[in-house]
Amino acid sequence: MKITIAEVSKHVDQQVTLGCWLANKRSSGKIAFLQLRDGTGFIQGVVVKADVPEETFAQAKSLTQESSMYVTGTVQRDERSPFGYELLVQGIEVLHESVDYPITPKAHGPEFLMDNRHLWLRSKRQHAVMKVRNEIIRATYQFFNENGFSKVDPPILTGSAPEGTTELFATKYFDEDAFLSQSGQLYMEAAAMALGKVFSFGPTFRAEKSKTRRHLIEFWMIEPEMAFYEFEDNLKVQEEYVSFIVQSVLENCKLELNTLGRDVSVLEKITAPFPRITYDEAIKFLHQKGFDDIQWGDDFGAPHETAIAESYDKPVFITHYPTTIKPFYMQPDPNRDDVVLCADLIAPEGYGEIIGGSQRIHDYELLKKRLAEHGLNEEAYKWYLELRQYGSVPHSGFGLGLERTVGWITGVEHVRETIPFPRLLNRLYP
RNA sequence: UCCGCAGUAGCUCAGUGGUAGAGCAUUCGGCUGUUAACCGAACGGUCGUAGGUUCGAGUCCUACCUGCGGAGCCA
Repeated sequence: MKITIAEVSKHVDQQVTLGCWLANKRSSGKIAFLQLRDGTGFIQGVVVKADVPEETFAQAKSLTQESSMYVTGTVQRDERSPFGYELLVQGIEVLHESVDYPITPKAHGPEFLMDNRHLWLRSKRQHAVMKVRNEIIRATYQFFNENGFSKVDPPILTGSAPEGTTELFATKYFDEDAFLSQSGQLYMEAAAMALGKVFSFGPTFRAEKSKTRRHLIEFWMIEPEMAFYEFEDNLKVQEEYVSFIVQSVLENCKLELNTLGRDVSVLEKITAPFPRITYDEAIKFLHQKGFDDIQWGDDFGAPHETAIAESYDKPVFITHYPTTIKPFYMQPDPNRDDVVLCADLIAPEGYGEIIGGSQRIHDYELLKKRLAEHGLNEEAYKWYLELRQYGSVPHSGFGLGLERTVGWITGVEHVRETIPFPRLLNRLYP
């Protein structure tokens, strides 16, 4: 009977066949241990010389790393296995013999591993990260669907060049200039006026020469947008959503978190509500901490964000930033117009900003004024302004960076390991 | 774009101005419970590129290339 490794617990003491690859092998004169993987999991196959035909034992000893095969054997419970089960092998049918597999069981450098990303994905650690990424995506759909949101897909090719073209990838749309999307937000605002509560999940592109462990050129963003939601409502959705995905990973990815060596007690604390500090308080806090390189009106650098995040064991909202350092579309605080109704969510442990969000301007005249102040071409934003001419309502939204979130939850150092094929400053291969 | 570090065997690295080294991978041999298995042997080199200093450069100097880490910008 052909089964997967994920299903072995239902077939104890039965003879089964696994389609699998050889991850690694250890052998001695009378016994061989085959580390098998099939994408659903990892299991050890045990070949005992005395129990199998001579050819089968010789075959087991000569198997090469990453050869593909069908292995037939009996599933057994075994306390010595971290997975709980082993396969007592009776027969091996090699499908394809792998020769000189480049990724050996010993240490490798990042450049070599990135050059071999198409093969590196097969390793136990990378497999675990991809499974957690998948769980976060699955939980995202579940959360928004259960809370009355509709998924809407904004375009990836855009014609206008909203905020400065230097960070946009330019391409051609037949004879016209076009750009790859760096955010679906403006389109999601239009969708929210049609469907109420919406979310998107798609790739975004930033042609920035960023070279840090938190940056990718191409990354995936989840962008919800809600009609009739004001500043407070927005924060509530964010903390509930982030708590939900963390708790889903804790529940459904125990083996993967264990493989990654992640301290789950840190993640167990991630429950709503999250702490909040205003920009004003954050500046005061930083001055107390001895940061004299920042003044009211400056944006935070990475060291500032880390210092703030370190004083909490949950993600922290920094709210009410100065109007001057934020985009044109953010709604001013009704009590003072030098700050806006926005919040960034900073992850613990130095993973940086994972969410940026705000209440959006719904007043036609104010939005028009802000476009002019930012030197933006009103004609390009004609449709966006029209959203404020035909039944405008208060609305809010945010964007969550998937790879930074995966990085934080898995505890991996660099976002390049959180996406299957990362696009980095000097990497377009494989 | 700026600052710092690195480039030596397929991979990870050591190499103090004087004969090019180890572990892993691969091949062969040994081993009945291994967990990056272990033990023995064999195989494996244009020392990133170009120029310079020196009797002599993997080692010192200059430029360039590539990678890594960080900054800025952002998610």
